[in-house]
Amino acid sequence: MDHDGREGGPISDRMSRIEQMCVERGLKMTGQRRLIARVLSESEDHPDVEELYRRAVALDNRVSVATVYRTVRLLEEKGILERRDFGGGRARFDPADRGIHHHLIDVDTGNVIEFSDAEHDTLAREIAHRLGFELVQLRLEIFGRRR
Amino acid sequence: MDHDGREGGPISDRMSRIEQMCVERGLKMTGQRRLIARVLSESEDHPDVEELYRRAVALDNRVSVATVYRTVRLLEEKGILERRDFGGGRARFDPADRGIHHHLIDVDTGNVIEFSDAEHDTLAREIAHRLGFELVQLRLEIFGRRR
DNA sequence: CTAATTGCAAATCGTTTGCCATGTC
DNA sequence: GACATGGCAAACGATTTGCAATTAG
Repeated sequence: MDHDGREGGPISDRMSRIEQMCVERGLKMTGQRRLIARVLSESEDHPDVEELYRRAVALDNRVSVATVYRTVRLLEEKGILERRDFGGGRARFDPADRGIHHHLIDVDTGNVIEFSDAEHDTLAREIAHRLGFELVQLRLEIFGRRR
Repeated sequence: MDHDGREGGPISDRMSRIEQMCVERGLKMTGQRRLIARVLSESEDHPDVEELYRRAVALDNRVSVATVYRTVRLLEEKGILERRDFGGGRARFDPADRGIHHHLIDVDTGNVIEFSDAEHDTLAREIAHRLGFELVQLRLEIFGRRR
């Protein structure tokens, strides 16, 4: 039965997933933060700041890009977001509560396929340990050709 | 005219590894390109442009950063260098003729450790197969924190 | 009310580029 | 000599920041 930890109270009805995390970490919730949190919660991809800003403004134009930049950075520091770099010069963001996933790039078409593989992640963690490190982030890109 | 060819003999005495690759690809070899190629050949780490520039100037100050940027970009297009992104905002470079290896980046210091792991490569190949692809190239970057 | 947050525009940072001088093939 | 290449400084695109006005707690 997945009745997601909802019995706490009625607040969660209106609070987005990410907003909830913000509140848990004691962040002062302004209108723009709530907005950005909502946009993030509703996104299933890895938007960059420009894209987040676009989506946010579409819902409420009382935000500026600067605020999106500041918020995204704050949430990263709070461990709510993870900054990703898929190349292309802009940072992209990934809610930390999503699992680790990787990318397979079709070298012929340029298509990108997302996948995850627990066995791989475990192995990577082991490699890190072997080298004396605690795994913080993992980037695996497989370039392949359809067969 | 420069008298640098040693008839019959191994040119590689004077040419750096990277310079040789440049010549093979028909690049016009100027003094600054030769210099940068040498710096790259003698580097065992993954310097960024600023660092390459520093090392180059130390040997011969007749270079500018702009040229380092242009050269590094050119060599990348020619497949002599690979551009890497280890975070920190600056691109770092890796001669393409080094063996298959991956990177562990110390998130606190920015230090990069090279390693290879046959087990991992095998697993990656399997993952690619599982997704219907033939592995062409592999990029694994582990971001970790010393413990 | 107080301290944190926002918007705006100016400032940074890494990187690219236009223009003209210079050097290679 | 033709054409690629180098230097310089200005241009750029993404991100940050100073400051005054606004707002959450």
